[in-house]
Amino acid sequence: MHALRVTRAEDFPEWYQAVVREADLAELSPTRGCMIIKPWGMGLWERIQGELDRRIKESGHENYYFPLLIPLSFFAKEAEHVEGFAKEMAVVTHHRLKSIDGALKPDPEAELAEPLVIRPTSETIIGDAFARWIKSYRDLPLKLNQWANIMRWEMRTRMFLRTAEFLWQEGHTAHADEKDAMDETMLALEIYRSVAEDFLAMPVIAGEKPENERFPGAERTYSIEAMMQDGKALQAGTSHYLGTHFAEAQNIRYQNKDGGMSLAHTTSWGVSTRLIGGVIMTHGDDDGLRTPPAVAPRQIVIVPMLRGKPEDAQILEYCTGLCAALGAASAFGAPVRAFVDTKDARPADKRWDWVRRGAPIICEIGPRDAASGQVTFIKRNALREGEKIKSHTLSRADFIVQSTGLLEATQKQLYDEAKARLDSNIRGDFATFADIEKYYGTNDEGGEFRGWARVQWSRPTGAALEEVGTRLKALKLTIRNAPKAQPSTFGKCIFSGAPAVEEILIARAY
RNA sequence: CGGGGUGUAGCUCAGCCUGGUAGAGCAUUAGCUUUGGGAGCUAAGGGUCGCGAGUUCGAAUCCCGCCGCCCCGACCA
Repeated sequence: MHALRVTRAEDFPEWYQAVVREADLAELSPTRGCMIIKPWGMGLWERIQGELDRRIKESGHENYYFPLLIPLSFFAKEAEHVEGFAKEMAVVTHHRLKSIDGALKPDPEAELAEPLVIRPTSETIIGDAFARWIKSYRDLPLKLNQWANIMRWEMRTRMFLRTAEFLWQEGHTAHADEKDAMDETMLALEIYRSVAEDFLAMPVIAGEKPENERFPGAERTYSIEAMMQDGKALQAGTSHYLGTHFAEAQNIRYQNKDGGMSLAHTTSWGVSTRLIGGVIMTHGDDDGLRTPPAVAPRQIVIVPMLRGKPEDAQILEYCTGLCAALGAASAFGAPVRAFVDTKDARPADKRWDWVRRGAPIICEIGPRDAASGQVTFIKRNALREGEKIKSHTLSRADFIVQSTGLLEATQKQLYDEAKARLDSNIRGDFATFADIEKYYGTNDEGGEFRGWARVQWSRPTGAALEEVGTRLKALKLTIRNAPKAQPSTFGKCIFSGAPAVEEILIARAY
């Protein structure tokens, strides 16, 4: 008897929806495609924010805030950029409502002279500021970041993975030359890799996107790709070297040391609330989410087993004291986040609420524990032994001393588990495209697990690349990226038989 | 936007084919019992049956239109 009605094996998409709901992460809002993020989900995002914000600042960036609304004309400047986003922009056209025939409508007389676009990303409005702020090589590099909400009018939305409105961080920088900008692009990618792996316990493969998967307006796009438990890839973060495309379009120039004018080289990079979807599909199980301790808003939850009897007061006092003592311990370089759940609800129900949310350690303190100075607890990442819930007992003193180790070991176990799944499900033994077709092309109604393929190719461009894309699309596959770690010698291109120049990852993707 | 599914109580769903005053389980509330772990019994509260228009004496049920959600596709740094 699992805590969720649906198991991953039965129906992975349904299971995902169930975790989002049952772990109380978020729910759909009355606004189409937008979600209400609830405290446990928002707590995850706040932890991600805190960690990323620290690293972004440590690497020399400063936070700014640019407007939500961007003049429509700004998008007309970079041709590829507008083409990429035109189909999913929400546009503000009026500034006043009026009651017309009893219905509240935009006042026809209050139409804006120039429509405003709700930002789908901020390259254009930040580029405009760059053009004004950057005059001399002494102004470079200019490295900024902003935390913001974004709107993209998506055809099909999924909680956390693709919503019309989402929260993200977007870094934007300008540099004197390509080398400096490329160093920045790779620095951002490395921060994302590290946060995903070290903080979210979500192993990823960092690499460069092929030409046809680039950000509109980018010269080069890099991504980190994570493997979900259904074998699909999730693009969990991106970093773009924009070359001088936006500098040309928006006139971002500076006077160089020789007195001449040069175009700035810009970058942009971002991660979003989509990471939470990645955490769910990396660490979730049939009892709900398993939240990695480093990111868990509450790491140790204490459930007092109250029964409406005189000794309740004693149990509560014991729990409060335990909570305070745990708060004085530390894990991951910060005080342990412990919490006593005093909600007026049945203890067993509270236990299962925290199991579904995935609190890493859940203590259940009864009168006997309180009286004898013990702690009875369950470990969420290894909840069951067979079908049964596995419970542990330590003395209070031992539990407090070991809490750091328990949390850090849980983090490592979650990472190791996910890393083993990633490593063992990337196949590198496809000799021909026919082998790929045979593996991915068979009937997949049963939802059989298929991981990723690592193959070599000749990195075609233009029409030849499009043809590769079409062949892959027939199998519902896409090229994810060319991993940073490349072999020293190459064989033949799996698509054309020509000499290969690069190894790439192919997978189904979210 | 195209194809399929679906929408009935907070949740999961039955009822619809064959029209006749709205159901179950869980949850909620109250009482009693129970108490090392998702308790039992009894009782109660809770629904414009997604929205709108139609057929009919009568519509959750039949017809038409619209909307939301889920899946697949298209699309999607």
